[in-house]
Amino acid sequence: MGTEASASPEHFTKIKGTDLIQEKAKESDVDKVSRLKERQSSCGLEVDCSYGVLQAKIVEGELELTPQTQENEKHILTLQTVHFATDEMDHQEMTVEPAEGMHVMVQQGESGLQSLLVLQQDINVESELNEIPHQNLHHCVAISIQEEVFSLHELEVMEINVVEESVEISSEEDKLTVNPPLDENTESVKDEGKDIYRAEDEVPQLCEEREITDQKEGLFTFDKLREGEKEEIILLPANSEIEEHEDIPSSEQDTDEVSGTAKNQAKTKDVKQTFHCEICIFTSSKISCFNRHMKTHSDEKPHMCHLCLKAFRTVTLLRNHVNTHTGTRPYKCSDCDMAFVTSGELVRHRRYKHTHEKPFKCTMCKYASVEASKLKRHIRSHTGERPFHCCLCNYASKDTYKLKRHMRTHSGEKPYECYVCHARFTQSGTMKIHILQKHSENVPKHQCPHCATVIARKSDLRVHLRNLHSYKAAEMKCRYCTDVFHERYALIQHQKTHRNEKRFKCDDCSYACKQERHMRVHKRTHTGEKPFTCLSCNKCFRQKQLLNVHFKKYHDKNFIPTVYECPKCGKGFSRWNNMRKHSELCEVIRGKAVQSAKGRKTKKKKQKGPKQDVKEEVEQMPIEDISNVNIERHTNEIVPVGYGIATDVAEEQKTEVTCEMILNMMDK
DNA sequence: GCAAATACCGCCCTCTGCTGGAGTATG
DNA sequence: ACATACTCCAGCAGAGGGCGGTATTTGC
Repeated sequence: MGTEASASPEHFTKIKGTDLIQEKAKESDVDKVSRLKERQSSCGLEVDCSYGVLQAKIVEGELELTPQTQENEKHILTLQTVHFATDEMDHQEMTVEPAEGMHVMVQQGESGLQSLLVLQQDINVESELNEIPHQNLHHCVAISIQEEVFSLHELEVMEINVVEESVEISSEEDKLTVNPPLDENTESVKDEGKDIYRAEDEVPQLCEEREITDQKEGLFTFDKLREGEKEEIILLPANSEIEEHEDIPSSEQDTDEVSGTAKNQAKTKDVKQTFHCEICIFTSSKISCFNRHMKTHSDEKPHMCHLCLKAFRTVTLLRNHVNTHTGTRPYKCSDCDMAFVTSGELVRHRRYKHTHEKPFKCTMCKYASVEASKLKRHIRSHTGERPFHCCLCNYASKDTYKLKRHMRTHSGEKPYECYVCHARFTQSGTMKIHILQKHSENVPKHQCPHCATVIARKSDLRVHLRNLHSYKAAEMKCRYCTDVFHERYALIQHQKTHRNEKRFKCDDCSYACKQERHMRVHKRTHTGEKPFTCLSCNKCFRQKQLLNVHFKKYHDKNFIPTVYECPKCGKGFSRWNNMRKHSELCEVIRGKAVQSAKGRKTKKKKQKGPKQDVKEEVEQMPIEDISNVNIERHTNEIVPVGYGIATDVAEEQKTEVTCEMILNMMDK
């Protein structure tokens, strides 16, 4: 094999804090020594470990690692890269020995080793391996890879071999450890190198992030963790600054890498020291600030809430949290009664309510917001991005609330109830307008600006305006004349002007009527045409209903004509008008008062008796003046008022008919 | 160490506008 | 009686405001 790595501390000082590693190293001596091989020829990496061979390949842009291990083992792989100084690349192979006995051997590829990929493997506690008393739960592998690893998409297959070895630990080599021990293992590795591929412990969160947000064009994508599967591999692109290193000359880059920790940067007193965080882009010239920052990468949360047992990193955070329990709100707004737990909330409140300061401005429109998250949400209305997908239909929303609200359409949930009628609604706004419209007084109405229409809802007024007052490109013709309109309301108003208009005028006399068919009947009075002939006596008539009257009167034995009886003296008349005139002059009082109009109408329909002159009278009537005509619903017979043919017909069954109805009957 | 400032995520709300079914008026 | 047009009404979604809560950064 290659050269055993008595790699100098500088090689790996960026990986983690030295003291931490040393402490961790003492905690466990079980970790296996691993060795890495890079097989450029196979265009892949292969890790041989005590648990089997890990095979990594790129499938559809995703790195898929397949540890060929025993069943029931759950592996979480943490991949990290560590950059080497160029002069270190002389080593064809380096072995890095972690404190717990893990041996990491780094082999340089043909084109020179530039990075170290750290592969950390967590073993499921339920695995069979855990039955081995001294078996560490974490298995960490350091893999040497070239910069090409950053374009893993291009690799077809990577095979990663982890080889167990037992190597003595030296104090110097501890600093090179890439495999922290047991419990702190993952956390420590997280603190390592600036360019890192790592697997997080928070697997569900990662999966969620993957689904919800589009990852940056990372070199690794997450392989979704699924329950019940034997192998679970998570790869997380640590940051997006990898490309920067590709642009940086190796010498410069390595210089930066070396300055990755406070210890390294303290080497030279003459040079102004700068401390770079290797996990993020944080840089500080003060070691105190640097150390303080590094705590943010720690999961240590020593301050626990005594009420809910939630832990916090700082006392201030804990205090704020406890205040949420107690309701203590020390930050009070000077302009209103609001009070808040934190100063930030107060500042934000003041911006919303009082100062109206909106620092976050949209570059594509005039929108500005108090909060960055609101601007982010707003920008989705420009981009159309809809990251929140409904699992039951194709709907996708731009924010979580809309998706939650949408889900009610599937669940049928109606959480809002009208306090008056207990009707339920899916949205509060719907309920609010329901209460306003149904249960409130002085409900505001919406007056159409173009007509007298008043509409309860503004949205419906909009519909009204759209349907009736909007300009239509297509011409709408009046049904009565040749006028055309582009607005429906104007058309309707215009057509109403034709409603009582007697547009049809007789050329031979002053007669005028509304409908053409009425004029057609009238013309017969001038032409003498009588198209309706009695089949019994061959007598001819101009109108069909006159023929019907004639037939009943002279040829129907069952026909009983109406007789109008004077209410004062009882004298019978064939015409109601004649009876009325007589009645006004009649001095004989039979104890019956003159009836009301309605009463008269009722009365006359009950009267019986044939009247010979009715036929002639009706026959001479202009068609539009035949208003005193009844239609008997049982027989569909047209009966001029006064002919009351059926005394047993209920009043509601009789209807006053119009000329139009008569003509309709005639047409039949 | 503390606190202010800042950032982020989440939740809930309101306002707004469109849609389509139901009921009603009208021709 | 029927067709059509119109209004009423609830359902639904888009956009944005406001606040709760927590984490991180930064200055002192």
